[in-house]
Amino acid sequence: MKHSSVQETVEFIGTELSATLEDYLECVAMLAAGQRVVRVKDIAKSLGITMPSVSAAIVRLREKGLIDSEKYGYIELTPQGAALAERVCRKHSFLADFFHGVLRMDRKSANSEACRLEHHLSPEACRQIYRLVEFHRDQAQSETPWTGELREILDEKPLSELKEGDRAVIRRVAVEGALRKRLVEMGFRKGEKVRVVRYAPLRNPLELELKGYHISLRVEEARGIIVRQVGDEPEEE
Amino acid sequence: MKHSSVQETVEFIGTELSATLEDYLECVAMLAAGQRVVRVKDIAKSLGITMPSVSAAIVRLREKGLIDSEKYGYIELTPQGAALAERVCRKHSFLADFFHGVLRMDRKSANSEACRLEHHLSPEACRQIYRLVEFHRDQAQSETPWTGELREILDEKPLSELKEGDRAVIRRVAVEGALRKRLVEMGFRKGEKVRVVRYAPLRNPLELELKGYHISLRVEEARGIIVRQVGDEPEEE
DNA sequence: AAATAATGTTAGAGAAGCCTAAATTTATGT
DNA sequence: ACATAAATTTAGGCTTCTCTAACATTATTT
Repeated sequence: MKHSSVQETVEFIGTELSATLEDYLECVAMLAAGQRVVRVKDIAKSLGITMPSVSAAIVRLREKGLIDSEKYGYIELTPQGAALAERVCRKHSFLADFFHGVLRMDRKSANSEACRLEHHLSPEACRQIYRLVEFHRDQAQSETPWTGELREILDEKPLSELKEGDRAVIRRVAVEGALRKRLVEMGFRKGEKVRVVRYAPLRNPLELELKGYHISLRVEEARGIIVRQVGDEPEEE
Repeated sequence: MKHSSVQETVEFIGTELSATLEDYLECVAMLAAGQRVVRVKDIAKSLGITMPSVSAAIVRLREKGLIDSEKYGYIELTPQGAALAERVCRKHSFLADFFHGVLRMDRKSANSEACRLEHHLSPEACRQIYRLVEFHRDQAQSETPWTGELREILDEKPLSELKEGDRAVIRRVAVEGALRKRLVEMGFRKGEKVRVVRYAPLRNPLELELKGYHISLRVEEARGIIVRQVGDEPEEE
């Protein structure tokens, strides 16, 4: 067991960044890691923001001594900027681990979740989540019973939330009465495998494959069928 | 034949609120629950914001049809406002449960954490956290291994983070070399009980009680002593 | 080496939210 | 009842962050 890495040696001076500026900083760091040079255009594209806005943000970051750049030139992080960005990135990355690894959201959602949350978490909450993630990883490796149990719970979702092409195993039909009976008669039973063939243009109805047959279902009906998605890709949920 | 039973009754129209407005709405709901009438002054005090700002926010909420109020009069939620507020409150409350119950932060921190996060969590993330909280509660009742083990990990904190009057049990001394030797010789050993008597004006040094003796320690030194806080109050961490 | 394209910056405006100071309205005390 | 106190709103200003349009610079093409 290791518990050395979380040493928060942070000497917080006065660098309180707004959520927005933190985003810019993180973005610059990410881009810098992947390319030789970072330019306004890259940031703008990556954040989905216009270049003038980026320009302005860069000025603000430069005033805070976090970024070093010349007019019309490349953008670089100062040592302080890099240090801060690294902290933000670490936060982002284990938050993403939390959402993906522990909460079993797909990588993309987990990432965007982390993006939005990272600016609002207190250091203490960060630490606790970090520990939870580590604990979970340790436990998952040794395949303790509760990991599986938890996973089963977390992986449940209504059939209506799958995307086109997704495959899943039915866990239960969570409605009662006539509709339940109808669904069960159609073959929606626990353990059965199902695949989403495609959604109609307005997302309703959706076409499914079940036991080799194609079936159309209204989204409202599909909502009552609780499934466990079966991963196609190794990395995906 | 009708099968409307599955209908998710929430028909999200276009009520996308900013984080700030969500806060106001939630605040109004909370106050309304605890008092007969809600007034600008109450909101201002509760959110730590000046009355003119509240006034302006109320106008914005009224324009969105979430609040009903007359000039210089009381403030009430419309049915839609109440519905939305209730959703926000539910989110808040299980998030607080997550931070307090699962992550073992004290109630107050857990609450403020929930406050800041609730506006930025996607519905999916909410759902997963909700499930995790429920799972945790189930497990905690039957005292399964993971609850206890996880709790031990989550409850660890450096001695330097305790507040005056807090009591704790030492879990380990997480430094090496001469300092470690010195601390151990002073009596800081695993299982020993310790109490924070008080901090000096500048938070350094801090005065401790250990085995009936009073000891002064520099904060930097105390950081190396990992303890598990012992709750005084039933509700506290 | 121009002319053109791509990239970056300035200028100006607008929305959200916050503030203080100055009315205005409602409540309260004698 | 009327003067004062309290609560509320209005007015006006500030900051952050965004945008579009116009201008400036650098890069590329011919």
